[in-house]
Amino acid sequence: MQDIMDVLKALADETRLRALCALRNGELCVCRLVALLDLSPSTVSKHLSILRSARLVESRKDGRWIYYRLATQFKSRAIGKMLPLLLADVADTGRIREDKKQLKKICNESADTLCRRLFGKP
Amino acid sequence: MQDIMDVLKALADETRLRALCALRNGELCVCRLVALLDLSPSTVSKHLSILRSARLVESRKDGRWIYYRLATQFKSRAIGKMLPLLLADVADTGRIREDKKQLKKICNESADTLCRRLFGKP
DNA sequence: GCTATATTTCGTCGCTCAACGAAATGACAG
DNA sequence: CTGTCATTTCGTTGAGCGACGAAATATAGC
Repeated sequence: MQDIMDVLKALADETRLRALCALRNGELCVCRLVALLDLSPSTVSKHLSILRSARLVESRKDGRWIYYRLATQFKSRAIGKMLPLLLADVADTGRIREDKKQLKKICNESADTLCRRLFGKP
Repeated sequence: MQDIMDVLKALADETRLRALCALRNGELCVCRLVALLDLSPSTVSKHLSILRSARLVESRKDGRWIYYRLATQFKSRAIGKMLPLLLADVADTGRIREDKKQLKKICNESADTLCRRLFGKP
């Protein structure tokens, strides 16, 4: 029961749903998610750790960057069936469509210049 | 998006999940849910109103009693597909199995005597 | 070894929400 | 119509959570 509750609580937040939707097209490093969600890095990191605890996302480290992707194995069979249904449903909303446009721009920029823009001193 | 968020937030609470599972076998009046969940009537009523706002349950009035049942039409197609999967999954947990046993006892008692036991003065 | 940079951890603040009891509502029984 | 009883509404309280900035951690390049 606790496992399922962790998943449901993780899903019950708009920011985390947006992050999950963004990951549907493939892995993203944290800085791109920060740019997309327009929140402080620490806040985004916390959201990702909640999604990770619920085993909805996985991460891999590559040099200075950490890439997050949707998980492929879940805490229960039902979650694996529910998640694509849910994300497809959510993806069909104005907010996520905007995110998709925004994400294209963000992915055109290299991670380097993106981070410089996000954290760099003027 | 708000519709889906309402549903997910409604699902992200163990008490409400227990209530939904209890309703899988058919409608129940509030007093039986109060007995099952072992919470104050006002608290249970609030939970039910949240489930109702999310259109996960419907209610009908019959005399002094109000019966709640699982909804059959949902805010989105995906929710209708997800909910049975989720509830079947949740039903396979110790907590809900206990609830099922308890619910049998509660349903053997008539609503009248049950309410008298719950609210009656000694 | 330094320094710069990407991400996480920690501490704090404000807000949401679940719980309760008391009071209000609505329906039946006499 | 009056009292009783099932349910909801209201107001309050305490716990959990999302936001941030500052500090800590870890990696790359010089």
